Amino acid sequence: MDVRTICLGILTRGDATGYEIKKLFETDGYQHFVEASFGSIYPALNRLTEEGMVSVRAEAQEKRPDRKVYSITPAGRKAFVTSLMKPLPEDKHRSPFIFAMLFSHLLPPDHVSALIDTYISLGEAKLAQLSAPENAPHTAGERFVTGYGRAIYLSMLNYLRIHRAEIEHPTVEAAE
Amino acid sequence: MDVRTICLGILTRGDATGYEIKKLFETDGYQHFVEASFGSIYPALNRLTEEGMVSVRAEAQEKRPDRKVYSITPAGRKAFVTSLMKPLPEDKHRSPFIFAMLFSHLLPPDHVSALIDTYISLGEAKLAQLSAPENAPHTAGERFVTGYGRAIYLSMLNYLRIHRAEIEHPTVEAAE
DNA sequence: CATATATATAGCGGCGATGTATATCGGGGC
DNA sequence: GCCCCGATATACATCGCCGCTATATATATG
Repeated sequence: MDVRTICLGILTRGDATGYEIKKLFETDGYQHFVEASFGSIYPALNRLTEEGMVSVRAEAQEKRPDRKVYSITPAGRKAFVTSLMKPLPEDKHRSPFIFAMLFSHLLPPDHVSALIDTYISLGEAKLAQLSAPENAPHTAGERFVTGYGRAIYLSMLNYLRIHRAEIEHPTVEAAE
Repeated sequence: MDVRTICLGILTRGDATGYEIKKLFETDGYQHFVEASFGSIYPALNRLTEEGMVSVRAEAQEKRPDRKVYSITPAGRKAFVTSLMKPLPEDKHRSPFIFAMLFSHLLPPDHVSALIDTYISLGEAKLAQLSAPENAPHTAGERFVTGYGRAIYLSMLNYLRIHRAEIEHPTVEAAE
């Protein structure tokens, strides 16, 4: 799922500047499953403009850099739907924490416990954010995705709480 | 979590060639939360060799390219543990499927259903792989991680089955 | 003829860090 | 009570590095 497609998707929701597109990843409900940085958003918007997928209008502001407000064009809308109709790239879960847990036997027990505590706190924070009223979903899609995020964080936290002892206090039998 | 650290971690389990390291991501239980491609593994091993973190021995084979078997050095072991003691990078979930569901209202209803069916099948396959006897975990760490993967895929599948109707047949109330 | 073993690189896409400007807001100092 | 400063926010942009994808090479096996 390249950044150009992600930008097109966001622009189907309404016009936005590059800065606002980036903000959406941080504040809206769908922040947990897609992301992009300025370093890829700005070049993507430039290329989309060249290709006629989006149009730009510069809004001058007093004593501030111009806002470059992007709008999706009919061609862009069509290209976006087409790209969703093609086989989607597979999901990617990358978890340095889980990787570290594979090597918990090489780490001081205290540190393992601290890592788990930190990870649980992080998960709780994300869960709280997904449930926060100011991030309440507006559309059926957003509602579905927010619920999905909550379900996954809940089961993750639940598993960690139940099974953490298995790596914090490994038994002899477990080393078989 | 860079590829060099991942390679070091795998080599703490035993010597391996670049090819074998790549295989581990596909066959072992921890394939769901870390990955790396040849295009990053081989350069990483070269650099680790230069830095003295790993050592290589070439095993000549008849009529085949030499196997380059890598072993972790004491310095590599130390560097690996040190890197696990530093703050770990955050998890990344990237899900093009979930992103597409945010725009289900732009897609033909049949296609939305097909996407969900495909995604459920994929999840079931991964779950089956995690439970397969040939991928049975050997250590406490592997057992913990395998169980974690199963818990997440189960809750994911469960959520999709219960809530898919919300985007397949959106109600008027849901569009409020 | 596809698949497996085994190594390697070129090209491209994307992330993280950094840089440039300006405005606003809250708190500390006087 | 007022002023300044630092932190934060708005807004755009680029560079270097990392890592993925695709491709190439070579051989053996089923």
